[in-house]
Amino acid sequence: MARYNPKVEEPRWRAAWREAQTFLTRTPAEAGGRPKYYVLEMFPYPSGKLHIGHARNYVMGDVVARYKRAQGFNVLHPMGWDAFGMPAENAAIQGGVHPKTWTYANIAAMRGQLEQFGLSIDWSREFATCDPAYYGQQQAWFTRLYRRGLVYRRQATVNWDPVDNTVLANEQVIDGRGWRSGALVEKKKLTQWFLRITTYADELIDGLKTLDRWPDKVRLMQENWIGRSRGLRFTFAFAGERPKALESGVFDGIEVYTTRPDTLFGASFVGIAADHPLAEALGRDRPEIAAFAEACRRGAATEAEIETAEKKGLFTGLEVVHPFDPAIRLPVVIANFILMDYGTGAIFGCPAHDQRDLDFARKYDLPVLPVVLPPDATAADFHVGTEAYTGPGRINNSRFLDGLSIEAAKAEAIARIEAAGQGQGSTVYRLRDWGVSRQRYWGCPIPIVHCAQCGPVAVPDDQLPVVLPEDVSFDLPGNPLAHQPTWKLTTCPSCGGPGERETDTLDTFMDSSWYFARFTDPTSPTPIDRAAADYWLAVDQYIGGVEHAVLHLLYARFVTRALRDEGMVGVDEPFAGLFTQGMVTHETYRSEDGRWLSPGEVDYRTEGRHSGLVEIGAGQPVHVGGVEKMSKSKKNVVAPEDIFDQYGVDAARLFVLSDSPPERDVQWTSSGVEGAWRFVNRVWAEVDGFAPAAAGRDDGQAEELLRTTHKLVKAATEGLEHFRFNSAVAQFYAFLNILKRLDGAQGPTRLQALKTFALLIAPFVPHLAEACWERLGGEGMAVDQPWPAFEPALAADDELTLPVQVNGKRRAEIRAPAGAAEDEVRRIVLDDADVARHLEGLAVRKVIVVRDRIVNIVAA
RNA sequence: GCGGACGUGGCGAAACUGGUAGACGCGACGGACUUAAAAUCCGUUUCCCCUGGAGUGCGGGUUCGACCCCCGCCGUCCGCACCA
Repeated sequence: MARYNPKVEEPRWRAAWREAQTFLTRTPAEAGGRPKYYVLEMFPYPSGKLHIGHARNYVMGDVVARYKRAQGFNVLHPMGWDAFGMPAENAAIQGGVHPKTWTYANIAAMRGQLEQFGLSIDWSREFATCDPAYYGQQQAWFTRLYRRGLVYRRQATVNWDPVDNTVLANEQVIDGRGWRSGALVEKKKLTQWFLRITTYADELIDGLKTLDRWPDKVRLMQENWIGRSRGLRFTFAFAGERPKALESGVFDGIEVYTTRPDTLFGASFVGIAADHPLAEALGRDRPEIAAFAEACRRGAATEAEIETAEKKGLFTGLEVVHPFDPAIRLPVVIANFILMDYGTGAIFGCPAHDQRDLDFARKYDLPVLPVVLPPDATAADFHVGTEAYTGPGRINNSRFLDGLSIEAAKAEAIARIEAAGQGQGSTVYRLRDWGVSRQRYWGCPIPIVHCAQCGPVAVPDDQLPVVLPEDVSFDLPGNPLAHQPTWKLTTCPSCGGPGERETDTLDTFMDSSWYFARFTDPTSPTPIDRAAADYWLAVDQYIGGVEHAVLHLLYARFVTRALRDEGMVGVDEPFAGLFTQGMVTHETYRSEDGRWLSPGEVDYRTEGRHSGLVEIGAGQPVHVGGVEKMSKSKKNVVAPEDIFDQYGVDAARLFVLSDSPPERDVQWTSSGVEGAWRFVNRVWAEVDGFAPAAAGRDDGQAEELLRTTHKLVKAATEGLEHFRFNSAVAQFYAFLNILKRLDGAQGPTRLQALKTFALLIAPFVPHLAEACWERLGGEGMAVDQPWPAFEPALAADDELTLPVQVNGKRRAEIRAPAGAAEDEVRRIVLDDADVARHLEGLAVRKVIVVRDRIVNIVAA
């Protein structure tokens, strides 16, 4: 009996699949009537090396793809590279390698690694987003959106990453820092290209309801990110004479936005943001206003200050009149807690029912008039102290609104304002338009030519792609494209005069916002082949990290809708099913002097002066740190090659799928992989030891083996259907234990059981499955066999063991025929000696029989 | 502050819609094989005052029966954060 040798078997089966073109996608015609299934994992950035953490993502997708394939689906399972981005450019700056060279070299290396994983990928559809053939098509649809008005250019205050020297979208700023560089983001005013994602804000929220195979968590995060709120937008008219600065007539009043029009009678002031145009206008001849505004801007720059920020304001001396009563006048104040980029950048302050307004009012001694009475309070005894009241209640102190519910009062207030022509009910979103300009080289060039005569002109399709020039220098800071001497200068596609190319490139999230559609026909001369897209989209199962909940996943949903409105795709949503998988973590190690150590530099020692973990070579003890996501900086990474070399691909695949539920992190341990490796060998030993030629006869255990096998079919299928890979793996282990125990059955039943088992484990450990299938004399390859069918009748037990409870406590067990009627079970239970012992001295009040499950006797 | 998720042995976890809590794996312990070790195989492994009792973060409740449902706490993690 030979030990299973993955070094021989695994490459052998990968070659066999390749040769048979097993994973080549079938066209709809070739697929016959088989339904399609599109499985996709978020494609990788080609950083250079894969670690075992990446593996989990692709292996999960592979399990799904192989399972669906066996079930008879026509599967699309492609792979590509999210290949534009900063690291390539940084490598060029630091190492003098051209980003293109660096990127394609990395892709080659990583493709080789990925192929080793034994993934059922159709490599014929591979592309990288930095291929001109890909980004040229991206430019083509970009110009279509431009003509449609979904792309525009404007000056805006943007997030500036001082380390990457580029602008970031709001979604790419995490806790005030760049999502990739980690640098504190600064505010800058720049002219930038934007995509009008806000046009789709409603659709993007409402569409979430249709995504019933998405995690609730992600849907909620998107909903909160888009942040829809309904309220009223209206204008306060100035009271009295307007100051000189405002004589230009631009300011007819101050437009505010509120979600609480019901509290209008509680207003004490009107506040505007420091960078509100009105504040800027006033600041022009009043230095104290300009100085205050400047102080606010500085203060708002850092996250920590916002945290504790004291409410500060500067009274302008202006007054406005209340919309419901011209006799009521409110002071206009510039306040540091009002954001210019939400709503209108101006509010009315109602201190009694908004905490910020209350803090402000207390500080500046403004009136606090409660206008909402809590349900159990009376006007006489209700006061607002230091806490604003935001709960339910009835309107009070509000003339015609008195007595109304909050909801009714909101409606009434809106109706009156609208009737008076002072404003209207409106919906406001937290979502901003997507800033897609990046001042970097290694990205998709924005296909626009700036012409002195015609302004910005989209490059026509027949002049696409606008290819990135390769002769650029990375010696100067800033955007290499801006310093490139020749590429930038061109002719205007519209008038033929001199023109200059836009030197900003597109956010790499643009590249990943439609790649799934391109995979449906990666060679199409148009961005998307409509027929192919109609057949394959939406992606049936998308798999990736939760970190993209409001980045990539939101952008892709938006772009899909924009392309739909261009008639380029027929779906609203790109991803029908989404699974967010957990990461692979590992312990971290540090040396005595604080250096991070990789797992390979650490060993366990029981002898000598230091027992426990020591640093190999130095012999010094090692400090074991927290279990963390694998990262280069902490050196807690495990290289796939090392694992494959020692245990094979299948053991590694099995381990990352076992132990923890897929959505949770799994901790990589060497003992864990060894466990998986043991399993691989035990499976092989069972199969190899049962040589079909020498097969004996079934004995009395055969029936149990048959039942066990069919129970496993059920358990494995359910595990796969519900993304409970860890449970499925556990069932495989359990089956193996039972198989060992039932060593009496050595006939056809065992052969059938082993063959079924080989097919069930195939999505998880595909190489081993093939080796087993072959050894068992199976026809063709395991990968081409249909998924074993579950037959309930064959899994059913004839007799069951039922627990018996007395007053809710488990006291005994009985044996009863499966499906036995209540009367019969009751008779068996009451005849049972053990049960009788526990019932001594008690009168049976009630016997509850749950069929095939449990019996509970209530006695007193 | 707002929103959400989670809390089960020494560890990772399982338990379908309320029905035998701890499947499966890791670790540990004991045994077999071996001159020895590794590997492999077999067994034990929730805890305790062990013919029994307790037990799914804590305190209550509903139920014949609760890890699961309800109320109130505590803790951990995640997202958003002066969003009017």
